[in-house]
Amino acid sequence: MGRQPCCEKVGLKKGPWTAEEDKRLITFILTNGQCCWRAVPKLAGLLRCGKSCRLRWTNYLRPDLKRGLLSEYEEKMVIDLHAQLGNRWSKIASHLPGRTDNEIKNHWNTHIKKKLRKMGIDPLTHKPLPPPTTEPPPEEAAEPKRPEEEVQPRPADTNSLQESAMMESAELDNNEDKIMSLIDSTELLFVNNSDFCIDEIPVIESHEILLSSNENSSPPSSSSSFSSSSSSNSSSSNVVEDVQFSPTFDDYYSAIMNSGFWDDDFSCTLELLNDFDSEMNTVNAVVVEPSVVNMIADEESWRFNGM
DNA sequence: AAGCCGGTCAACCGCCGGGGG
DNA sequence: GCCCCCGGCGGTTGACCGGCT
Repeated sequence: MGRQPCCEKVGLKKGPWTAEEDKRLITFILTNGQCCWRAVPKLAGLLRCGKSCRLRWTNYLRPDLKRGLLSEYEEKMVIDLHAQLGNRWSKIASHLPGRTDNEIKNHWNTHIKKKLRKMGIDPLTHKPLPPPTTEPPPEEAAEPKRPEEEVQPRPADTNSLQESAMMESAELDNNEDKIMSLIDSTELLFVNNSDFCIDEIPVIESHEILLSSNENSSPPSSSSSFSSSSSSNSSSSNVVEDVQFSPTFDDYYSAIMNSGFWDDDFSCTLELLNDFDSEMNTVNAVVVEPSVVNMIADEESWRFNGM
């Protein structure tokens, strides 16, 4: 017996969504929430199949989606995660807030694959490609690259991201005491992903984090350490010291452990992800260590509480 | 200007697994 | 245990666009 189609296809519209359809779907979801997708088109007045509505919403209309190309850092994460998980795009996407499986899959197929091949890495196995047998490729032949010299993912090495963070820390010894004293007072708050919109917000690099001095800020209950410094808010009145520093893995780790949220000892890497609330001087961070992310359900977004 | 071609990505298709009856 | 429904997933398609000839 044949499987029942997901919906009655006769008379249903296919192809690109119109602005009007988008509007109807958004209005419906925002008013009613995500209920039974099969019922959505009927209730929202759409001539679409429920599955199509779900895809349109999750891949395009969701307010917490990031738009635009993946950053270099996100790309690296995708490569690392792909090395471990293979083509499990949804799993990979779950580690990149604001990105969809479809987006990552497309980006992999159109950009990353090529990039890896160009670097002499097999995108399937993440191992160095065998040397060309017949004719050498034009550019690579002139300047053959040894695989070990490349920035390549190391499938078994889940600490690569952590290591790069640790390298940063080596440059920051001078500031360590100051940083750590501030970290000690950092308060971590859990932020539900649905509570903020990260649309069109540039990824903030760790070196872009501004450190504000406690004595000059006026924290309500606790002193705090981080504020963001995207171009839009680097002049925030709370940022009194225009001192840039790069919080390291250890900094984040200590901050998390001090938050009391985590009971178990574990290793992880955190990456500041977005400046999503310049008024509150809060920065969004994400746990990115692939070996532990399975422990961390959906609560991957954190906020280093600002003033 | 027109046609071709390759790249990109939104959308679709078919399968699978979980949950409920 | 079986069936059905539903949502989720990964692979694939095809429309669109820009660059090139």
